[in-house]
Amino acid sequence: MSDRNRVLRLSRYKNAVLRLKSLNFVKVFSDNLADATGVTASQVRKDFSIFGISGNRRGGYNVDDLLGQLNKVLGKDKLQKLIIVGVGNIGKALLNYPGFSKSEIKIVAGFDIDHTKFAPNAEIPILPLDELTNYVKKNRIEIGIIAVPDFAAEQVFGVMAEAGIKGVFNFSPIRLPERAGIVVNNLDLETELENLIYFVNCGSGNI
Amino acid sequence: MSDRNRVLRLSRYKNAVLRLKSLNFVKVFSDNLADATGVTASQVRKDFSIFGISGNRRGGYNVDDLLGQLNKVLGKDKLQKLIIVGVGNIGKALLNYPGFSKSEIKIVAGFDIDHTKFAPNAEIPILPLDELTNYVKKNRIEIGIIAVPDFAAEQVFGVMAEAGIKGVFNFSPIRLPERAGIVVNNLDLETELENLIYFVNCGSGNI
DNA sequence: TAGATTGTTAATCGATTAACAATC
DNA sequence: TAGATTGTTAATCGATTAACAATC
Repeated sequence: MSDRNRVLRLSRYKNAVLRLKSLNFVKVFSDNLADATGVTASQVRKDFSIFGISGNRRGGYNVDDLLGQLNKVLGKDKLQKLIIVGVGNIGKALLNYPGFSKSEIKIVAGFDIDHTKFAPNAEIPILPLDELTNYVKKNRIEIGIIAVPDFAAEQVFGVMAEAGIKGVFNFSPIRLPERAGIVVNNLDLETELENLIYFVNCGSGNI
Repeated sequence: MSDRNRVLRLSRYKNAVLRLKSLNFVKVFSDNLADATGVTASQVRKDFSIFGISGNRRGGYNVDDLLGQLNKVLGKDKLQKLIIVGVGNIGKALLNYPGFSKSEIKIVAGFDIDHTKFAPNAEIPILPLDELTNYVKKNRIEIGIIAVPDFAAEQVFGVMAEAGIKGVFNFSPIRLPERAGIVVNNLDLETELENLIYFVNCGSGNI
């Protein structure tokens, strides 16, 4: 569980380094990154050491070098091809999400069961769900996004698992069953909002 | 930080209780909830005790009673009215998100600067950003969602803060500045995907 | 060299789990 | 009552922080 937090921090370090690079920084110190992300310098160095990311004693971290190491750990050294199932409101929003095109993340195809949504010749083709297995195997896709209504989520998860998908980003509020060899990241909007509401009402400070 | 996790678990207990209620359970034990959510029974009771949620020694927890207590902590005992700024892809998806209508969460208005999006007479009115302050004050809105492009996020945050918003759900990848009295929940899709990708490539098990 | 920063080890802090007394 | 489950206290575990030796 806290491995998750550690990797999330790594993404934030990466984003901070990108910002500093755009400010023409050539090297950064653990202290800079601590300030930029709101953690301690110890934490930064500890995180780096756990992922085998190293700098120069006395000389801090070379920005380009550090960025390379961070990107490698985060899988951003190569293009990550994803598919999405469910081309409704959320699905369409993700297909057009500008944040992905900038990074090494690309949704390469969408799947649905509604034939009015099919668009096999579009830039990002929308295909029948039946074709998912073939597509995934042929294109060696490892990661899938589930953006279907509740009642369809578990079935779609099964299809993905059978097709050989290794990681699932689940936007439905359904808790998917544990399945060997598949990592699931659940993103339940209602739960996230409940969290925010709690801290607005009762708690204090930032989450 | 781990308070966040504790509240997230509370939401999961609530969802589990709802499922068990739909199965006609009248009472549940900490052990049932532990199984349903994948934590220990000790954790369930500890979490409950920290939020002042109590059951009956020997008799477990009455489902309706427990649900009432959980809903109260999570602010689901009254309707939560939200506004959203940015009626693009993500914004539209959230306006139509079916998960909210079922729960006590309702987006009551959208704001944008693009006049082609205005729809003041729609069921959920889409209004000019200029009108946000008035609307928020008049309707005592506490929570706002930011679904605008990167470059506009910080400015919109400023407008919300001035208007008296207490909690912000931020879908932009921009890290908003700390501001006294405002809670921010950042949801950066790229970061979440990087996390998933990491565990697919290097790690193992579920996140 | 002297000074400064990393990388790592030890100390602290907090969260989770185990155990058990209270009690229905 | 006997048995079972809560609520809480104590023990454990793990993550964060502090300190410092290594070294550039």
